[in-house]
Amino acid sequence: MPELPEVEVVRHGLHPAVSGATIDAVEVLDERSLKRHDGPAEDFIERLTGARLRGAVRRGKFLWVPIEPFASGRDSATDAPAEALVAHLGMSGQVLLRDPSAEAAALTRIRFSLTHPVHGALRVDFVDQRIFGSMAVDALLPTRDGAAAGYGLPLASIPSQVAHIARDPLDPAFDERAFLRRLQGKRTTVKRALLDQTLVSGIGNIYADEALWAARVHYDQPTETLSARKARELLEEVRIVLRRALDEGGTSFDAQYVNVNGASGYFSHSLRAYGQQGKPCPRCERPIVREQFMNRGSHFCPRCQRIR
DNA sequence: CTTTCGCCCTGAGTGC
DNA sequence: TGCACTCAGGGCGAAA
Repeated sequence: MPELPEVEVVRHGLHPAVSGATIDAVEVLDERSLKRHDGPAEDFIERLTGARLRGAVRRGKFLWVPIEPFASGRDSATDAPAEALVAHLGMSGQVLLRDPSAEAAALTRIRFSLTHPVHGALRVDFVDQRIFGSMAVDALLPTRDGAAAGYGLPLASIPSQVAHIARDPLDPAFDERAFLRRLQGKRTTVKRALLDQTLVSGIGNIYADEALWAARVHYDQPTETLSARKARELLEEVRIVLRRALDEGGTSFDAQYVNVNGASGYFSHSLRAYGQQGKPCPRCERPIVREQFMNRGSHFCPRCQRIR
């Protein structure tokens, strides 16, 4: 459920807390939350304990924290990080920045004890009810295009397990022409394409439905029948929807408590289609319909959004 | 190679 | 009150 705007809220809150901080201790309470990590929990803990962190970066729905290279005897200031702590929130993941004395939240899977040069002792809890999310320590590889890998730090290196994820449509290095060309060449339907993170990242079920509604496109429209003009319009509506959610997320952000959680964090007051089944379409008043599609709900206006 | 499908997972909510 | 059942769906590996 956390999509680009929600993950960015987490990144934004995590960034100042981890920049320059050192990990003193790692506690893995549930090893299932390490399914992305290549190795046992002991390896995860060993790689992170004593590590100094540089900041928080995001591409699409993936978040990572580059680890400063250990002093090599050479000029370490010019050394680029070789590894990062990677996080994906999955369906229900949260990253909670807590006071060290606070009690652990329910469903906490991984806990980090940090020392920050300015803020002092901090605790970061990874909470995840459904365990679709996970963390990992992963190698950083150079980006293919040489541009910054994501939003947050000007580092042109990306975790190996994120390398196949496309840039998101708000990324300055997002290649719009390549996206439109690949979209046109696909033999699938338009919502599937929007949810394909190797084509464009950051969009999940909620913002896909919202952007499709705004662009008046039916979710099951075959991509090859989508005009170039309509495809550009749809991409622009994706950007508008994501930016609006980012703005709203930014206003409710509390620096002491980084939280992404279900409906409350989902800017529900501004949703036009998602979860609005039975309610009148804000454009034409015809009731919004919900259909099963790809094992998830698709919400749309049967009058405004037709397959053509 | 491209596209689709099934699985992972569990607390909250609902109905009887 | 308590139990059984349903629901939410992102990403990935395997199948088609």
